[in-house]
Amino acid sequence: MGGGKRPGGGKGKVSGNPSDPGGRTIDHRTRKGRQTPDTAPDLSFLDDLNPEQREAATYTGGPLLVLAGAGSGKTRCLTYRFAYLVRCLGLDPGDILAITFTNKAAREMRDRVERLLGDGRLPGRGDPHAEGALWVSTFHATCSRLLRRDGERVGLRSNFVIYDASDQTALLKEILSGLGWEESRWPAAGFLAAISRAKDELVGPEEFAAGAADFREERVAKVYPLYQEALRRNNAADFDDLIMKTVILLREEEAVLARLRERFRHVLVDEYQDTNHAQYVFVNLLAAGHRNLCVVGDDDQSIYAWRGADIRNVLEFEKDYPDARVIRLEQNYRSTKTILTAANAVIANNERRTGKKLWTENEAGDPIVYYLAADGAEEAQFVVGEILGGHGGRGLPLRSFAILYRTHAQSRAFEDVLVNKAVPYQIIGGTRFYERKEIKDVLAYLRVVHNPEDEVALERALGVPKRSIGPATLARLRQAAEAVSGAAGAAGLLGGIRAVATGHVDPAGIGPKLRGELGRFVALIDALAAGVGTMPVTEMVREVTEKSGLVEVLRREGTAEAQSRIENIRELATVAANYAHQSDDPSLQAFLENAALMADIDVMKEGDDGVVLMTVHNAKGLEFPHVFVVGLEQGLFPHSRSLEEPHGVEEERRLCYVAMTRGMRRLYLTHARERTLYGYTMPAEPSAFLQEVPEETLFVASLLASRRVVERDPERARPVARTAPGTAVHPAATASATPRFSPGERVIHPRWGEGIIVGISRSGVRPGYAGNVHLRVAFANQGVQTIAAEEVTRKGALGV
DNA sequence: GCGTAACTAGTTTTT
DNA sequence: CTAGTTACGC
Repeated sequence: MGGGKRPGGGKGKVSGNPSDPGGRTIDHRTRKGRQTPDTAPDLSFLDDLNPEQREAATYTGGPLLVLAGAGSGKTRCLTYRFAYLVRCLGLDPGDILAITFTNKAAREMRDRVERLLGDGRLPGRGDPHAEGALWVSTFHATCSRLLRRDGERVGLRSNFVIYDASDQTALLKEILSGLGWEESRWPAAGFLAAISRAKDELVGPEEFAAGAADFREERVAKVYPLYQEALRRNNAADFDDLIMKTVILLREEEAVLARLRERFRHVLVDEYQDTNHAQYVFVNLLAAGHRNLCVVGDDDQSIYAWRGADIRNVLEFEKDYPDARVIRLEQNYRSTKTILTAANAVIANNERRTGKKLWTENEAGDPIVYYLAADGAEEAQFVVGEILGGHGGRGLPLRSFAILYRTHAQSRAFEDVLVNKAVPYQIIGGTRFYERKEIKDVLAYLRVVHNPEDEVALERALGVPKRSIGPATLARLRQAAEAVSGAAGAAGLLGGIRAVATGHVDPAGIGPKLRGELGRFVALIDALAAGVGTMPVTEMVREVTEKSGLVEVLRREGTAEAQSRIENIRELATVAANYAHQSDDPSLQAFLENAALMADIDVMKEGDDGVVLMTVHNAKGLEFPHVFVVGLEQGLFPHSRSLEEPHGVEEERRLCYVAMTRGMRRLYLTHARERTLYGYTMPAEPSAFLQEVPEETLFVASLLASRRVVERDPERARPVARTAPGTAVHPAATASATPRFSPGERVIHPRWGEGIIVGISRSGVRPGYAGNVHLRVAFANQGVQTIAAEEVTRKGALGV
């Protein structure tokens, strides 16, 4: 794609721009009173940037690839570039298309641009569809916005809805059962994954069918068009459709493409290494005219290959654009020298990379704290102990600590300890708020109100709370729908329900009681529909929760779980209120879209103090003073599934690199000797990545020495320096004072006699003091007791 | 059609 | 282990 034929675009030269070697042109239109500055623009704000950043922010000579290492001020660079284009080249902010990876990043960028430009310079407060509104958002939000306007041509009316994973599954299951295929033999998830992958590659149903190579693919080829058709009927798009349909639109509608190319004088893309083929084509289509494409990425941080991200988009940018300018940002402003040394050493083991080495002027800082725990629970205890030491002992805010893990399942052990010690925390991910059953139930009503064709939502809403509507009744309602649609045009399932409720149609098998129920249902929907545009969304949420009976049913249930569901529903009303308050567009449509496109990370609270827990994937783009990377074990991190894939381990290593480079001041790397997963406890090997961390950067804080890391050369595993006395176990204390115990060892207690150590933990750790060691010891007659290590002696020690 | 019991399977990462 | 699905009896 890419390479537009249009050379340079040129109309006139820009003078007074030192970093414009290409002599590129700015043929900006001047709109709405915004003028090209006649006097030399004030460039002093660029003084905040280092030379490379400055170059990246101001180069306008054509395609630009910025290889921005972790913590190299990438966001700052993009923001300044945006400001530069507006302030110095006189572009209208609405002429710039900026794409970020998450809504949070978009918001941040918007805020920062706003600050740089000063108040009132940015449009977009009010109607986001207005001319001149800002275009800073995610791929999905951008495409959605384009499709709302011009989607008719690809089968989407402007009130289309976005289906999430569970909606997709519900829809596909219906299709599968319609085909009579056994769900157990042909799970919906498999089809959805295949279809999603195809869409990432812009492969539509026909093309897929043509290329189907084996039995499985032929099955997919059969389902794919039916699925697309069903989406169209429901006036719905799934995540991948948002991108694919936009590309189709741009390819097929020249006028639309021309208009957008004309409009977006400059295109900026963040996290370019995580774009998939469809996104790549989208970006390059738009940029092909003016060729003012600036992409920013880091091949070492590409961690989304599993969802179609193609690292080649970065690696081959220079092939796509032979005249591309490449700028590397390698100075890191985030981490200590020690953290960077370790992270560089790990990532150096990857082969597929452009090759880049971060450096910093920051201090060497503390060594990396390495800890081997007895098991997952003890790992959590250590981590929380360290956090409490830093929080209580040194007054560090809790939110300066982040616990990063490979899989969500690992969060539980940490939550247990945090709850137990009453430490506030916030966990990002897991089941998202908007994907919770009760939330989706409420939203289903609102979705029907917004788009009556959304039958996935309609069926869901019909079923909650229970209204005695099963497959049989549903079939009858469908029949009724067909009966009326013959007479009065396409009425859809909702039309059928309305006909039955009003007695227009009276199918056998639907009694008066059910009819009344349906009447109330339709009345609720209609009342809400009448309020669209006037009634605030919060009000609608309240209406649904009260009139539908959802909350009533939960209240009668009376269990703790039901109670928490009610609270979640209440929270939804609050969320809606906040949304209306903050958003440019308080409409129902915008609210629903927001709910569909919202990522977990987007709702991270900045204000509250609390330890932050999340997966490494979620941590991308963030930084924390103190970072714990936990569960560094073979099979967990790197994950077992990755070991089978060709470039799997390299991606895991990048993930590890991302995790390590989140740390600003102190990094902890932990693993456990054994790990309990779905009920089974298994011995766990240390992660291969641990061995790639240079030993001289490590401080070993565990009672249990890791064979791999320590026994290799115990002397060198000692700390290099401790510039700031921290929360970790003090070297001197570990080295001398504490006799090392390990599970399985026999010990003697003065009163209870001989026992076996089954667990070890530590508390009260503070600088200069290793803390108290607690042992869990199984005694013959006392059962398992927790006792201070001082109370026992090792059997065989001291000649006993 | 609903509720309970029993069972199962599936467990990476997410816009 | 546990959440989510299925089978069965009412």
